[in-house]
Amino acid sequence: METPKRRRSNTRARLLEGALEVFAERGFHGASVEDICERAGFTRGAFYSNFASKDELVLALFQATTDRLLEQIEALLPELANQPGTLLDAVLGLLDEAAPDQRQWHLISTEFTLHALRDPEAAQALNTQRAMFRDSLTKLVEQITETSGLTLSVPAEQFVRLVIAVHEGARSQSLLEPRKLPPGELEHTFLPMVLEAVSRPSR
Amino acid sequence: METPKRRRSNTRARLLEGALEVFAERGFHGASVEDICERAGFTRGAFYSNFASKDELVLALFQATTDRLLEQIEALLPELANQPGTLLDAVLGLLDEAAPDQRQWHLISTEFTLHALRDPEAAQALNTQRAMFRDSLTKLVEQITETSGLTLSVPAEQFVRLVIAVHEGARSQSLLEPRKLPPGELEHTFLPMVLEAVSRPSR
DNA sequence: TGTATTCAATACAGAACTGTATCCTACTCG
DNA sequence: CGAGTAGGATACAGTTCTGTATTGAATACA
Repeated sequence: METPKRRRSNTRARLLEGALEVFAERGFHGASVEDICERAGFTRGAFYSNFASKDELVLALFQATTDRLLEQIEALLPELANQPGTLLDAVLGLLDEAAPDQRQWHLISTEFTLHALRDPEAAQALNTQRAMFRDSLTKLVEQITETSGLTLSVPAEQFVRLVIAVHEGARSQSLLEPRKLPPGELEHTFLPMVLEAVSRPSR
Repeated sequence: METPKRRRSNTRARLLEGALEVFAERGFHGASVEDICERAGFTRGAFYSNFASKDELVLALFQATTDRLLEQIEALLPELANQPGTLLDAVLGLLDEAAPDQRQWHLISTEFTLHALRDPEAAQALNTQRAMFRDSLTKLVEQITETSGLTLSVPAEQFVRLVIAVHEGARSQSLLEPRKLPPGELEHTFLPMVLEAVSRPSR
């Protein structure tokens, strides 16, 4: 039961997984195809049997992580929207739990971002991914503000953009100074401040 | 009058400048030593006569840009502190005018950050630079809040960290979507909101 | 059971890059 | 004006990486 096309997609998955790790450690350009294969437990033969080039792998990897992320979010959304807690909890919950390994995720997504800033095609792909992510978060925010009687002083999407900016900026700082800034601390300090700034109980 | 050691430091400078451009275009790993030399109008002979390796160049480049940045800030500070305008104006002024070419600066500093996240030594260097930058900004904020009768609801340094996070996060977003988000627009939207969140007239 | 097919390993050719060693040129200075 | 030197170009050797072509093994199928 583990043989026909299953095998292929399995090695593909392992290659993608290996690529994720190696890219996080050395960056796109810094990681050779052989590094990736070695990490995945294959040789280059397997690689070129599954991907035409490293660029194609990068693209596939982006698609895969994107799909997985959106999937996780879909799963998380109803839970966060309906369950107890405040807007803050929900937003933090989505931002935090969407990325299992903070550090690796940040490295990879920064790498993608950098890549996108230099390549319009990649920018396009990344932007639609980010737009979907923003939409999810926006919907969540709208739902919760409605049910909890809050009013935002700016449009929800603008608010979400701000939240994302703060989150990413804070994460960058805390990863750079892990001793002084425990992971998540900055975010959890900043976001309440921001939230308080733009939301007030609707009368 | 342009000959003894002047020549050397001149080609060094040109190499650094070329490196800055090429790194911005292709990233550290993506840029070969030869690319850099070509950009600067030299061959590899000149390079290895001035630097031991690409790593050393990166370090020197970081130092050079760091020095230049701090120098500019020193020059800007008194002007911003004493002249008219609000806290917001001053902060925005410092953040905006410190980086002449937004895009290139962002690419390079992101690249540095990524590098630092993987190399503790680089992290050390980057962190002391960022600490100095934060200190400047913190002093500026403290001065202005005093003279303008504002009180921050959090320590000034914490406030500055938040401002930097917002600034970097916003810049990243606007560079990714230049059509939808004109440069600086997001920052200029977000920062007032943040500022309002944590500052109030001291009674 | 034997044949065909699929997937990955191995072997190989070519390109790119790095770093060194040598050479050339243009100043400097006696 | 001539010897010495510094800075940079050129040539070269070694390494690493990519991509292709061939081979081998395991499975599907007749």
